[in-house]
Amino acid sequence: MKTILIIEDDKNINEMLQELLKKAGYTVKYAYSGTEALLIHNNKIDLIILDLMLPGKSGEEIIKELKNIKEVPIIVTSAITDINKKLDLFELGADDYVTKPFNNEELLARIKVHLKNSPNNENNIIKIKGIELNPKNHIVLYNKKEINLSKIEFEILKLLMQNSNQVVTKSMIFDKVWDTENSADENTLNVHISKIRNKLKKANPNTEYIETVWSIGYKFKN
Amino acid sequence: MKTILIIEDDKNINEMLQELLKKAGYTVKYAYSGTEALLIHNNKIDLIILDLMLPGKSGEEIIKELKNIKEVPIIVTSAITDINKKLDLFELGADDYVTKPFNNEELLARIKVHLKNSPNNENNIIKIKGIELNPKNHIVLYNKKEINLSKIEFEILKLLMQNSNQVVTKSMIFDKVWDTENSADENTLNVHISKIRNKLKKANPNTEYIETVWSIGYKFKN
DNA sequence: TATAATTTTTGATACAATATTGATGAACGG
DNA sequence: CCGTTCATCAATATTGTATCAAAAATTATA
Repeated sequence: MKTILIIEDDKNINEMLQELLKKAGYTVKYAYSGTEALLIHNNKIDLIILDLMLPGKSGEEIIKELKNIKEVPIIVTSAITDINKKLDLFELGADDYVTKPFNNEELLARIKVHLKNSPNNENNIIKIKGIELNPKNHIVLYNKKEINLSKIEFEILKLLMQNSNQVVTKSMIFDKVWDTENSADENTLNVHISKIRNKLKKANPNTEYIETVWSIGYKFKN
Repeated sequence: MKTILIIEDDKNINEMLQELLKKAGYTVKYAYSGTEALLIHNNKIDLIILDLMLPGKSGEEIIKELKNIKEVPIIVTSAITDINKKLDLFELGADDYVTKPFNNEELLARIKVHLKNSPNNENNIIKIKGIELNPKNHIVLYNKKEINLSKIEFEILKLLMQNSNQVVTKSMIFDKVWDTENSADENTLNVHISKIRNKLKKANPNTEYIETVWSIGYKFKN
């Protein structure tokens, strides 16, 4: 599930937002100041709701620093209707601007829009149909049990899972997994796929994960 | 450069928008009604600005039909501030809602946001009458459900959809899909067309997609 | 309406792409 | 220096797909 970071100094509004978002099924983190938010903001955050009138640093500064940590959609909420202020914020990278007081449902709708269109981070843990792949430490799990993959096998599976439900062409795999033009035989790839499939099947015999797309490539089914 | 379609019945506002967007460097198309817009909207459009108070069809209907032609960001502009109306529109797939009168610069900023995050940014997905073809990863969808095509079938359908509403001659298909001049029997193509039709019909029995143009070729109807 | 021309469909077959297995040697760690 | 793991490749098995021929259906045309 998606994680949303609330940055809002008004205690009442902050708590109201927490409840609203939790009810809507999101994981919620919250901060009461910009500086606090900078400490919390990490790879797990998918979207930020930022109130402008914060103690300490200005909203503009905060946006810049937040975007610097990780590129996620930022929805600014504010009582300010000054158009120049608004434009500055868009310029800095804000993705939406909602004037207070706002309607809760509208906020949820706007969150949905921006989450839908947001490109997801490559370093995130990917979990699909029980298979959990951690790009950072080269670990693949099923039911918390480790599936042992070789380096090449891991790279291929990562590529497939990062593009799940899309066809990953063979040439794409060769490009990403093997160095320069000294890439392997056609069949070498088939062998690796075969081995990955066997290991996944051993971990979970009931599910097909990797689909062959004839004469094009492979696809990790969602 | 990006192309934006303006749908607005008020002549003054329509022309003002045209000028604004041209100055900002966009290619502009415009329509004064929803039905007119449906005729204009095609694969070249990257974003739509839609006024709600249109003569004829309701804004809701228009959004649905526009999205069905091609999935692009839609920014709704309207004088209506009714929250339920707003929520309906988001539900239908609107990506933003700007209340009239709006600030020009803010509109430009919002356009920028939605163009940046649009998934079509990289992929030139073709969507016609519900059939969605992604040239990059060899996927064809109807109602988000995949239609499985072989390589040659895919190439033929791509060619037809890229030239939708135009006759694609048989020799053109042979040239593009088969390599050298040792291309296949006349009938081989017919067989492929037959198979494509069957698969499309299975996905959506109610619509004819590929039309035969006697003794010349085929046409993907728009 | 009859006939010719063209397209559609079906099924058989050959071919091409993929899967699998086992052998070989390189790389790695103890 | 030995044992283990791994990538690669070759040989074989398997499966998906393209193709063609022939028959059925449709459309044009005389």
